[in-house]
Amino acid sequence: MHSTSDQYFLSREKLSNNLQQIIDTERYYTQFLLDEIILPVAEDIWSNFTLDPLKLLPFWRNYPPEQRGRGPIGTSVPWLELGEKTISSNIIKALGSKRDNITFPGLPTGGDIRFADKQVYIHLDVKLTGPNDNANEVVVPPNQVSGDGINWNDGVLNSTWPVRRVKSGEINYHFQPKLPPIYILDDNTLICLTYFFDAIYDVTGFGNHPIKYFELVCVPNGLLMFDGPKLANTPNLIIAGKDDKTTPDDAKRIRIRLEPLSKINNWRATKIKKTENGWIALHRNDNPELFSS
Amino acid sequence: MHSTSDQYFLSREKLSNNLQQIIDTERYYTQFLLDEIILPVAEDIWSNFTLDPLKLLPFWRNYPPEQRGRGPIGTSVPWLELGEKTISSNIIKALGSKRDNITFPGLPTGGDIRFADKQVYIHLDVKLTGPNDNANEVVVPPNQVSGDGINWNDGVLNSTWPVRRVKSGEINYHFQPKLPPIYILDDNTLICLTYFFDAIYDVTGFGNHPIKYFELVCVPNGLLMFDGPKLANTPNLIIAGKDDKTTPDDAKRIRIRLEPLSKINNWRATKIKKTENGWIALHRNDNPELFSS
DNA sequence: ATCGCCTAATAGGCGAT
DNA sequence: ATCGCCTAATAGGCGAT
Repeated sequence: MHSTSDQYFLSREKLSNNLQQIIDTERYYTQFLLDEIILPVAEDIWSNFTLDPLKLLPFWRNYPPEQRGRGPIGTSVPWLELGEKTISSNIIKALGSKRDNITFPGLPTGGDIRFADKQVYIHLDVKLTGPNDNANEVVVPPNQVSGDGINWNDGVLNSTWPVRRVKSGEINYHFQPKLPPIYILDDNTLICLTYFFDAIYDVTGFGNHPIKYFELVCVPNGLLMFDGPKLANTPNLIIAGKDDKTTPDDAKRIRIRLEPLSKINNWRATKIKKTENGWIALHRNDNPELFSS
Repeated sequence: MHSTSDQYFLSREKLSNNLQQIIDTERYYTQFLLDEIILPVAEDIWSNFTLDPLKLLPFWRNYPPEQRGRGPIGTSVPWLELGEKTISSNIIKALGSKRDNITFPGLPTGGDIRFADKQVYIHLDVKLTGPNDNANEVVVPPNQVSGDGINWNDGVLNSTWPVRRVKSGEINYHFQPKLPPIYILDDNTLICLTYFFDAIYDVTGFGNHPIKYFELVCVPNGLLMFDGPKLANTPNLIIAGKDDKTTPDDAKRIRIRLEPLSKINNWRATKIKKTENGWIALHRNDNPELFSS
């Protein structure tokens, strides 16, 4: 008879001593997501995202969502909800049809798309990036990244991580990852994997938001990021997020920069792009000039 | 050569003269959703919603979402996101596997789950109702209900509808439906159907939020509700929503009461409940005493 | 390039009457 | 039973420097 905390620390210890297993798992599921899920549905997503809202324009143009934020210039319509729905619906549909062992165990917070098999619990968050924003980073809240899970108090506790100002090197605030590095469910140890699916789009007119490309990002598990090799120390990988000063530190986001990330492992940032010959996936550092824009 | 507006008004006119076709379509898709989608996945949703978060409790209990609103009493954890994810993932997966002609045309606003075939565009919004809230109504924002689509100004325009105070009969505010009664996509006329999938749950401890039952609600299309028969006039069907006075009228929600609704057609409100013999679906007025609580 | 200012839309728990 | 008070979490557009 052993408690959940015993089981947890046993599993955590085993993985800590075999970090390559985590990396291999992250790489395997990245490939799975690319080959079996994203590339097969990319054309549908593209069409649902780029073409359909234009065809349907007269049926929503008088009641569009309002622009928000500090200095709206009025040209773009908030495309977040459209992007989230078209992308996650197509991905979930594909997940269901490609694998019969995918389940959706409930958690009160996490990424937009959450699913598990017997090896992993995956959080995949959908991000949208318009022409005025930076496509070389993802802005990540505490609930979408796993921590070191170093302590236990009726449950997993993560260390915080100091986010420094690039210029001065001063600590700006302490980031609090809120996902555990692993889950234990029905006696299976599930590695927590965190992905981001970014849709980079242009705005060429009212309701006309063509996709430029997608990017799949795999952020290292907490045991790699904030423990052991402490990849979070990679220069320029993590910088301050978009929150203002009134946001409590433990709710503040971080920016994860994709160039440093893709240098840790080139498969951690993969662009998915439409070509004359169909959709292709290219790791950032395999062919940088193709995406020089 | 005809414009979209010509096509729109032609289709609208045809349906206005054959309202039974709308009702039949609503009824058909209600049955489809119940028999082919919801009943087959009800057990999975129940398990993802009720059991898994308890099994996973140590992996989120130190970082739960905060309670919100006016007078939080602290017992319940916000269960909305968990409910939305577990329910919509399972439903989308089932939709993909049961029908091969389902697509997800992008719209910038609408229900949580949006999909289309060649006959209908369906908005299905997931609602959560805890023990301190009223399970006999759904609170519906303008983006989740269709209007009469009576006018055109580069696109469909809907009339507003006066919401009266029950006691005084005075007009409280004017509700602005924002979905069109029909869409035209690739020359197909798609009737806009609006559904609500309500999960009614109990709170029996921290993280313990067992499902009591689900309810599928079909709100009549705008041509039935706000035009022609003007079902919105049904006594006590529509009352004020939950917004405060600072909310602009055209963003205010309404409450749609389920007893009056189910008297319009008994299949418009259907409870889905777990029994010893599996999951059953029962229209509200078929067997009221079974759900006397 | 860094970093944070700033707000629309969402939702339902729960109180007041 | 009616109805509205009230706030956490989400997200990215865009400005300031």
